Amino acid sequence: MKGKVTSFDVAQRAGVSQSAVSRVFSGASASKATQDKVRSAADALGYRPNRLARGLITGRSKIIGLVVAYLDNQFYPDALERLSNVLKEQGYHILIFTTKGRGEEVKQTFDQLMDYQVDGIIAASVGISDELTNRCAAAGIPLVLFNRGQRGGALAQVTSDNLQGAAKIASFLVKGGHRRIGHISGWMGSITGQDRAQGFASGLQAAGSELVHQIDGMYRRDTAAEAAETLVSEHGCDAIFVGNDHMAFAVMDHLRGAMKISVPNDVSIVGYDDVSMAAWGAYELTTLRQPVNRMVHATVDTLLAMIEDADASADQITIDGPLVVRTSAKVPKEN
Amino acid sequence: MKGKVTSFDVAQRAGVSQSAVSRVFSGASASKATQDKVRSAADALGYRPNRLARGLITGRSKIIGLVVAYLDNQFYPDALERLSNVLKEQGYHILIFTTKGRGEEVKQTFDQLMDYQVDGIIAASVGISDELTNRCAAAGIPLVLFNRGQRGGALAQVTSDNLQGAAKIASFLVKGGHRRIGHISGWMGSITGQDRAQGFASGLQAAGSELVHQIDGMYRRDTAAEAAETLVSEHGCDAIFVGNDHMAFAVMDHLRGAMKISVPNDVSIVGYDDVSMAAWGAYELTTLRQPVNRMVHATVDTLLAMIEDADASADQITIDGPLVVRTSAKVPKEN
DNA sequence: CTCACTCTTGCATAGGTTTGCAAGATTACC
DNA sequence: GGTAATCTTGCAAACCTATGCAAGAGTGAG
Repeated sequence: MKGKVTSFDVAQRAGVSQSAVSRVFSGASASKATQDKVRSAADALGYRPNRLARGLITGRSKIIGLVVAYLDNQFYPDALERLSNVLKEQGYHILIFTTKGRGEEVKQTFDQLMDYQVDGIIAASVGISDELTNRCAAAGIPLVLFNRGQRGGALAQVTSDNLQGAAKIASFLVKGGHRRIGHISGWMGSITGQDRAQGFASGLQAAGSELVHQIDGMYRRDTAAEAAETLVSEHGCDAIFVGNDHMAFAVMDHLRGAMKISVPNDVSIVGYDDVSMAAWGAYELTTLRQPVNRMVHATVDTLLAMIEDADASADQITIDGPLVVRTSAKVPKEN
Repeated sequence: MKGKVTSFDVAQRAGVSQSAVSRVFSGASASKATQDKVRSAADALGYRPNRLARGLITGRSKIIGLVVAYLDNQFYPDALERLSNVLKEQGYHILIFTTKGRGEEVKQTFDQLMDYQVDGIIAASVGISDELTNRCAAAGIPLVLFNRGQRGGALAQVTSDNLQGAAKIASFLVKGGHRRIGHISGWMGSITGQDRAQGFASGLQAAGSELVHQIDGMYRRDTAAEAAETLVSEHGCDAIFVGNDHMAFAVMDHLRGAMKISVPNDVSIVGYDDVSMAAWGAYELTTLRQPVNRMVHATVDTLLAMIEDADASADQITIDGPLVVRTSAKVPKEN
């Protein structure tokens, strides 16, 4: 009862060849009779096919590598859980890698991913160098970027419509009667950060206003809080669009706590993501919802398509999301 | 450049046998000369050993299965990230499974884990039936429970000292001058929930007080919020110990928001976990810290010990944590 | 009953690595 | 320089499954 039970063992017990049991479990053709014999023998012995061995010969490990940078931003655990569930339905499972680094560490991570012969990779908000994308392409491993774009790349990616979304926020804030509007951006080294900043600036212009000042929040709470203080104290901002909810919470904490400033009476705050915490009573954050479910499904769909068909086109999908109005920002009087 | 490059390819290029290249990559003995030849050939070809094949023959996949129930409770993403990092240092990686269910779903999850030939399993706060533990034992797969105990089991587990911790909280609240103290427990189907409840009750007695009322919060925000309302409105509680931070936030939101009750002036709230959010300005939650780092290291250490040595003893480790005093509960005047 | 045709099934090989074994190469020592 | 001891190295088997191939079993028609 110690050693693993193999397809050979159940073949022996069922009085058939090893190929027969393989065929039964891989869904190939087999007569009803052998099906039954094999199944009952397998049940008796507690046999289950060894995925490693199967992967070795089929060239499909049924493992998807997920590399994620910011697990403290609730958006990502949430996405992770949904990705896991959707992939599970398709018979895939997630090998997870976390990495803060941007350069060498990411490269090592990819090395390790490829060691495990993953069938595909999802990179959630992590920077991928051209060298890495080439390596993946050379190895024939599909890669899709989740919630992170790549300029002019032919890379598959799914993001929300950051320009459009940020523009919606701009329009909302202007209509809300704010005069001095600032922006704490996501890390400007990321396309996501850039796009939201750009969409916001042009949105303000389109609404006849302009951006007073912008500071890079680096996706970090402390940096964002500091930035908020600067925007309010030095630039007299009465509204701030913060590049994601995670930073927006820090901003609200800092304004209300250390600075004794009322949100939204003195300063309006708008975030981006609509993580579940945004609905919590302590924040009631007005924010642009990223439709996680649709993003996850789109990601899995394109990734699996690329796995099935090696030269499927690398889709670049952007998904539109609604502005969720709560109480952290003044609401325009009329529509 | 299409097909994978194998150890055989690099052997050919280096002018040695395939075994030679295997030996240099698996760290077995090899002369300096062949080491060099093999390494440079491998670099030129971009060779890396196939972990699936390696796992097939060594019987070690270097994969650890992690199954986790509550990813929306920040404690777990945090633990996940740390587990991932610590395991990575030891050459292991995490195949992740999320499951809400308690019965059949957990079983299927374990089936799938075993299909992947994981070297060990970490179950974070999920209920494991005896049947499953037996299956693991039969398959020779070590299992350790993280942040979740098991009554009278011989199972490896690492938890914080829930009885002691809850008792500390009891003492703190009594010293704080509270008269009517209630408890919103974690799910009473979990040992964790039971232990904290019990530790709290006996802690109150030891301090010359008693528990006014207790309600099962089920680890859910909505249930906890409802419970808080009952405790305050119907039982006149002036202090509540909430079974974990995740629920405590909901309680604070509900008291302050819907019920217009001041925390801590009217009601003191204490949580358990000390997730990073507990330090945020919106909550400043007084809570008992679970030392995640030490718990994670203990978990990995015991798990790896069990993997190395099949009949290593299944340690049951409980780790003590400090009470972190913030502002969500009245602080005793003197010491 | 025979023939042609389709289903099933077993044999044997492949997939990429590790490892015991034995032979060859090297070292050490006298 | 000779012998014993130690290193290196290649050969081949093993890990567990999937699958092409060919032979056998079954089916239907004439």
